[in-house]
Amino acid sequence: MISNFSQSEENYIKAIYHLQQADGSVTTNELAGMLHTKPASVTDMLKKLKAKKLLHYERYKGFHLSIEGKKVALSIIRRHRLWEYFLVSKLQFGWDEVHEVAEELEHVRSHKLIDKLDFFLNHPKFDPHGDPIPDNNGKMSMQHHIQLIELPLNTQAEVTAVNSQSSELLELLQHKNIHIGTKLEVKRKFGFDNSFELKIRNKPAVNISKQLAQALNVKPL
Amino acid sequence: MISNFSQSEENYIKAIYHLQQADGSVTTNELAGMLHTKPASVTDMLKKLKAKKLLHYERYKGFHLSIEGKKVALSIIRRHRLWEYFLVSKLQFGWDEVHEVAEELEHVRSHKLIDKLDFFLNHPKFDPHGDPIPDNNGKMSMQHHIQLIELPLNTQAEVTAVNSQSSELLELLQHKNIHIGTKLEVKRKFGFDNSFELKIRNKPAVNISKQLAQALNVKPL
DNA sequence: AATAAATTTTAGACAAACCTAAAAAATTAT
DNA sequence: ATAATTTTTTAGGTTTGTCTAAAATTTATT
Repeated sequence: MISNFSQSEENYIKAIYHLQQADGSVTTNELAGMLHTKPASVTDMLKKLKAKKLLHYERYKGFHLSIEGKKVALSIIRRHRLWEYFLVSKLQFGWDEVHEVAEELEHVRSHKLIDKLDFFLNHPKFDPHGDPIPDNNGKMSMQHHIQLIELPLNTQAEVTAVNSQSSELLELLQHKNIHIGTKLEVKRKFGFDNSFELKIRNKPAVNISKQLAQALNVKPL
Repeated sequence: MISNFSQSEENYIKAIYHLQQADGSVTTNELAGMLHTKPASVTDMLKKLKAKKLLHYERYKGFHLSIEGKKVALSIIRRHRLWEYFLVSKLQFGWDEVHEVAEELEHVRSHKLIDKLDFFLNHPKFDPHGDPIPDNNGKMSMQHHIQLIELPLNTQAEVTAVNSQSSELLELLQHKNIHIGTKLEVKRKFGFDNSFELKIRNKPAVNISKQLAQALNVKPL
């Protein structure tokens, strides 16, 4: 139960987890790309992780995490997202600045630290980007959110997440006064450029580009 | 200005700083002892740190940090003590539990993180053990504290620091209701066993052993 | 289906940080 | 002052995580 993995191993596990969310299975090149490392290095690490029974892997076939590996991944993601929440809500970081720092903080392994941090932050369920924070058992709250693009006209919805963490996105959202939690509805869709007209309560209508609408997730109310 | 040292290098620098506070200069064996490593490993690292101009060192003579090295040491100590303060004041850790965790957190290098943490904590001047926290320029507040043993009779003083971080000490202090900041005076000293009788305002007199008196630092008011 | 192209793995090296054993230098004791 | 002891350094290895270049395997193309 006292798992003890190197920083490097943890980074691989986390990356594999994220990649396999999409494809179900991961390839050597994909992983090398994500970690900015070479395929040969990935192969080396795969052997190690396989030996530790964290993943299912056969040479030249793809690979994916074992049950155990997934557990480890979720605990790393839990740490990462709790720290992001801390950085934004307590230390006043912008959500676009927290990723790298959280990337380091997540490797500080201490169950007690994470439990107490979670308590201090009052058991947040979502990180500042709207991604769910796994609980101690790896369970995550579901946010049945959809892309703003898919939201029907005149339907009340709440912004729950963003699909990018770029500071340009943050800048734009701040300018338009849209945040996680903002309640809005789509008034019109313009086919010509796929732009949208939004209405936020007590505020004048806002116009939003297709790109921006794609970057926003919402939860119908 | 963007110093970038490995975790290992930082641990050596910090250990050298602490050791040279006492002796002014440090020996290979001392340092190996402090870091639970072998003298040969120390020699290897000394060469590296010398090459980086962090210390003055000549084979077979002792060594001590350069000005630059001292700066680095102080910034590590700043990070360590700020995190300790955070863990105790915000996350409700006991002061006897924070050292190991802070030992890891201190290596997360981000100026912004530390500045914001310092702000969040309201620029604390002393850590939970009463040790001063260096500011951004390495300056530390002075606490002209003395050992409780040396405090004259009937002199008001405030507990400022403890000389040990053992949980036994914490347990005893909690039982006797003494904390950092407690105001007290010594009423009697018993030569037979060097025990003390203390008076804390609004409380009945307490008796304190020599060992405990030695572990407490106070600042006369 | 045979060949070309891309992917993945192996083989062999390297740097960091550690180790053990032996040599060198300094210190202490006779 | 010389010998014995201790301290420190050097020499040579090990492990982890990376790399490059070449070989093996799979996938795509003609």
